[in-house]
Amino acid sequence: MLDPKYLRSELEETAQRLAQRGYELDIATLATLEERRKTLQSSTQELQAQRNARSKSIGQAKGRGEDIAPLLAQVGELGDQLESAKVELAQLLTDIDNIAMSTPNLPDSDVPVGKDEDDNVEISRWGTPRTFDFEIKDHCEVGEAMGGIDFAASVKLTGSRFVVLKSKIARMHRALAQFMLDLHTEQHGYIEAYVPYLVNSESLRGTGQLPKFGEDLFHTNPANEEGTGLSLIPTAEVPLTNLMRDEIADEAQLPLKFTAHTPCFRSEAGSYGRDIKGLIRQHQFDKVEMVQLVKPQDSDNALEELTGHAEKVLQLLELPYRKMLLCTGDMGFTAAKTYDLEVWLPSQDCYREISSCSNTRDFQARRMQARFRNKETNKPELLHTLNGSGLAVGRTLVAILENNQQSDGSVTVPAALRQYMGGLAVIS
RNA sequence: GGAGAGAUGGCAGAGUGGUCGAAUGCACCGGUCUUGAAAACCGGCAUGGGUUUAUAGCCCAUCUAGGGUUCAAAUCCCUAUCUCUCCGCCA
Repeated sequence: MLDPKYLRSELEETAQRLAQRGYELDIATLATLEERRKTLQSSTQELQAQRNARSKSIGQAKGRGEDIAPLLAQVGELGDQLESAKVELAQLLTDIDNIAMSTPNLPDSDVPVGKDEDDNVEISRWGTPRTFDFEIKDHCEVGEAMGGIDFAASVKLTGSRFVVLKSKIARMHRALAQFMLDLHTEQHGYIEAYVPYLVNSESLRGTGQLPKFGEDLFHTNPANEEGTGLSLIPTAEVPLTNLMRDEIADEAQLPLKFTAHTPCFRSEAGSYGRDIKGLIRQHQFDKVEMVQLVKPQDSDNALEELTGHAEKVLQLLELPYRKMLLCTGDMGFTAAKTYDLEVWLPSQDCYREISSCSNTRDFQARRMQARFRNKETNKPELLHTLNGSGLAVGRTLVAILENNQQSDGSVTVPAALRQYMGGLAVIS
């Protein structure tokens, strides 16, 4: 959520910056609601003050043993006026809140203006895609050939966009998550967390999935209008970031850095037709997530650091990738600035997203009231929140199967992963 | 699943209809004392919002949440959520 005061005072400016990301802010409606709110809120509070004063004097008169009947008569119609003013104000505030909660974050000034992914800017590349002297297979062919990827089974059990992994490939999938968690906790200073996979709607509002993107999630019953049903997490960003919802951290505790390995569930409504084949786009996938909660002045550096942590995983696994700075039009709802890491996939002859690292500044923190106490002023201030994949486990598996495949159908295990696979150097 | 108890500020914990945004303690901040620190003592210290140049002042709201009773609710009533205890069940 944007700062309501800023939104109010800099309406035109805000609208312009939001237009860069393809979001049209309804200035006219907002201005009208705001004007009404201002007068109504003042008059309501004035009525409230009057009633409070009179009620108080009734109490005092009673205490002195005076007759309070005339005072009671006076206060009667005041109550009616107050009641109707309150009702109208509440509706108005709800309307304004709905707009505020559905408005995306402002892009940082150094984010390139653009329409879609074609306008993203490449920042750097690491590694060189291998040249193959044999006919390459995609990850499905590699995995199915060694009996480790079974889509027939998952279709029987559940349906499309799920997978069953077996034997060495299942083990590699598990090993990847272990490897990533160990790296982030032992080398990068993150606190490992085990978190619920079902969350309530308050958490989802906090990180920005609700109220706007409910259809991307799987909900449990009863998922009614009030959203009292629990929902499966689309990313561990939701539980990890919400750890600090309605909390005030000590400044000395900062930065807070959490990591977790969780499954992620996405209904991907409307995305049918994209990546139908294979492990790239699933309703359920595992991910190791990194979340940082930092002081505002530290969030620029934190985004670079956090992205570096994700890059480190790819480097240790020796997977070629490139780092992209997303343009205004391609960023997520909550992001002020986002780097995507894209890993090389030989079968597709292109780089594909494997990590997305974002600084949301105070956008999520304001929704969550996630704060810290400023040591100098002794006042609570909003934190800045950042999140990034480190990495998507399924897609990492895909990248290894494809980049490390051999002409005989086997796959070499990256050196960094071998200790997590009982020393195996090759799977076949 | 059954029975009972509870939810108050950063934390602990008083408060059962009016002068209560709320005693007290801890924590925290400032000061006195001290070579320095500790202790002791003195003072300060909730959050959100409105108005405003203002983190000044004034005003409104907030004692889990949502309804209700009342001129007036932390306090009375209803509902929900959560927590704890006991029983049952269970990995």
